[in-house]
Amino acid sequence: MKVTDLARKLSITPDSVRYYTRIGLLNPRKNHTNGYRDYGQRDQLRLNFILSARQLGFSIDDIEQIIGIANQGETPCPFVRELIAQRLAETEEKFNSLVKLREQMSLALTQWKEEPNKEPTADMICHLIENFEHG
Amino acid sequence: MKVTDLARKLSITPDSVRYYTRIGLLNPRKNHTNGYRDYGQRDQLRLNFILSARQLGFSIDDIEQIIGIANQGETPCPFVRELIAQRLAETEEKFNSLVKLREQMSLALTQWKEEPNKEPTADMICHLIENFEHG
DNA sequence: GTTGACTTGTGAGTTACTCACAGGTTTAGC
DNA sequence: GCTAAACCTGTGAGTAACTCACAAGTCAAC
Repeated sequence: MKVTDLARKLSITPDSVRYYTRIGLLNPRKNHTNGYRDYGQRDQLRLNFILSARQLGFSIDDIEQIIGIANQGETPCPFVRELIAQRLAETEEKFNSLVKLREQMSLALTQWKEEPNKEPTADMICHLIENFEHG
Repeated sequence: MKVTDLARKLSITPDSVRYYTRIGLLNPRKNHTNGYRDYGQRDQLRLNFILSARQLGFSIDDIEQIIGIANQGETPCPFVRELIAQRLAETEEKFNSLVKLREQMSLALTQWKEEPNKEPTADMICHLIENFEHG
């Protein structure tokens, strides 16, 4: 398979496939007659794994580590379990700050409906922002 | 004021103050006897504005544009109103994908409690990830 | 006068791609 | 057989908003 074929099969861009190849997560054979990469069944499975892991919130670095463990013949499952707990906790944190941000923003949007526009002064750029009463 | 003084006043790191200075959002005077930056009242107001805007989800680039408008003597308020509506919409989108991610992750955590660890094979790195039944 | 705690400007690292580029290859149509 | 379009290669750079590191200069306290 050429890069575009593999990309199409898994509904991603050829550039992403090239990226995973560049960083060594995919290891296609090289067609020596034309220099093209030749992706096989193994690469497709591997890419599928990568995409599943990404969907679950694992980072590229996580994925490299998981693969590294598996390559040594050990089960990566315990590591994967630990990791997802960590990543979930981080996601919860992000989630919480995003909730707060969203609240602030929509509060501002509401409050500002009652406010006029003002010209800037030496001490003030935008009174909306500067005088916003955050919760 | 020196960099650390200003940083301490607004509870951020000296490095952040240096960063805002480096990209031109702050313009301290230069003490020519020692080369140190000398931040004044104006810089403190400016930094306060920057931090307020960042808290409301504006990007550094947004802030530069807002300041640019104010520097031309025009009111940046209409622009600011448009911008926050846009940024809020983006935040909602991020929020929605984060909600989905969080669901997936905690679903995985739950499902995996029933699953054993497995050794990797030629076709499988981690069955937990590969066989995860996402919603 | 020495030590420790500052300061400067600048370069690089962070994440996971995405885009661009110069140059080589393949394919379809004529 | 020829040409143009559409592919492929490896690599460098761009993204956001800091954060860290470094070499070299300065200041404060003892």
